[in-house]
Amino acid sequence: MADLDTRLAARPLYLQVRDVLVQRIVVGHWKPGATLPNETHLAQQLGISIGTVRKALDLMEVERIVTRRQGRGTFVNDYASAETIFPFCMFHNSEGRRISGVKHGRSISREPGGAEEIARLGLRRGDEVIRIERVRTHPDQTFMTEVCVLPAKFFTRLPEDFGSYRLSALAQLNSILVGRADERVDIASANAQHAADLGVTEGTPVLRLDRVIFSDHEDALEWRVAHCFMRNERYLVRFN
Amino acid sequence: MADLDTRLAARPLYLQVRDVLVQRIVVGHWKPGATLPNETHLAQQLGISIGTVRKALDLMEVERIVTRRQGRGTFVNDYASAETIFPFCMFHNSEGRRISGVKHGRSISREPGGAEEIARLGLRRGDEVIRIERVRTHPDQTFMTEVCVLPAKFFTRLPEDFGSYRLSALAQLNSILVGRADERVDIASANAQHAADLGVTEGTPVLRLDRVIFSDHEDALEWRVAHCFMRNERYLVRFN
DNA sequence: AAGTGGTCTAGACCACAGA
DNA sequence: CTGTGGTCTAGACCACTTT
Repeated sequence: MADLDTRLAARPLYLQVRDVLVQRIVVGHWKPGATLPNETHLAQQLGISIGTVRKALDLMEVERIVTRRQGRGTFVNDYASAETIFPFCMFHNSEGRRISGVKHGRSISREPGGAEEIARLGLRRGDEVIRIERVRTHPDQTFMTEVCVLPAKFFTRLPEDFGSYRLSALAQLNSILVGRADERVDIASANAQHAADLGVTEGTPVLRLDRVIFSDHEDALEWRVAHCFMRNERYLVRFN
Repeated sequence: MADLDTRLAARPLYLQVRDVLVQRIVVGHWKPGATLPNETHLAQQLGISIGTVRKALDLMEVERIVTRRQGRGTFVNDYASAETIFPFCMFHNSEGRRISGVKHGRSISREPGGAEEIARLGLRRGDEVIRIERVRTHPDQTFMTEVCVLPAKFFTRLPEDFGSYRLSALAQLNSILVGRADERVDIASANAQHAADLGVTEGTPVLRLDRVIFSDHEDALEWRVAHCFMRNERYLVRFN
């Protein structure tokens, strides 16, 4: 049983198993794309029944942490190379194909967060944030300009081309699991900056997407406010 | 084993069980709010293992067809009295509380669908549709005006206060299970009708929500185009 | 043929709700 | 106390993938 259990634990065994396996992935024991040991092996290793291992792995598949393929194995998802995150909230082109556009970094800064940033991200006064302004282009025209604010404490590792990061990949790099996101949708009036970015006149009504992404522990990871002017693009949401 | 199985069936046993149980609910053998027989009873009745019954019931809970409560039982969800459908796509007030507004029917008609309606709903030329125009008010002001188009063939039973129907309840009444929905979000310019409904001037930019709801068999159940002018309301979407 | 995850079984015990 | 769903076990066999 190793370090699991001690019976009468408040948490069911299969959830403890899930936590142990997730931890091993998060710390890099099993890296993105890697194959996990098979169910029998894991069960023997942990000294538990194969059914319990299965339940933990099935849960992890629902959480999009691993992918299981009959006859092949169980694989750690790689968010750096896959569009696995939030697959139900996307821009599409007029043929219905998903697009994410080309991200183009405009400015990056790091400083103590402002009052609203502190509030939206659940930080403390004085906490530092990383602030990024960037635009998205498709195919040749800018359809979205966004300001992203991230708590600096969660993101100690930053890739080189930081301006074009994808949060799912950035979180993976920093051993964080993405949980959920809340997005508020409304209409705003383009200011001078938006107008210049989007190629419209100031005052043009644009779609505003105000989104906060949370980790699996409910820590806010990113507050993003995007302004969009859609020509050939469509913003689609899928509910299940 | 009754009418199940015959071994070598392409479909796994627990899915066949799920289908049988869903069918019993849909035809009214177990009505909304009713308690299902316990797992042991169902297993004996169907001549299968309790584990297989559990897997079917767990699936049905994920599909939001039943609710399971330890120590109490398994209950058929009642979509007429619960806000169980699409809980992640809602209007909220400024305090973050969910609101659906008061629905106010404006007109109802039934006639052969137009070309675009036929296309969006996947119907055949000549198929009849039910067309409803209505507005939503909260608390005293209209924030949304919508046109809903439903294929007449799916909805033979209609409640009295049809103008204020909720699709989940209407589907339940007609033995249909709601599956998913696709919604397109963009900005439109208020026409004379929208302007009058929403209390704005013609040409005011409004949020347009163009949504198609599908059944669990991927039949289109409703095409709705809504135009919204939000004062105190907020349109929130949650992703997982 | 060998190895993987997927299905199915049969039973034990636990945690919770209600009488 | 009784009955419910929740957890856990141990093992058999199936379906799929790769060697």
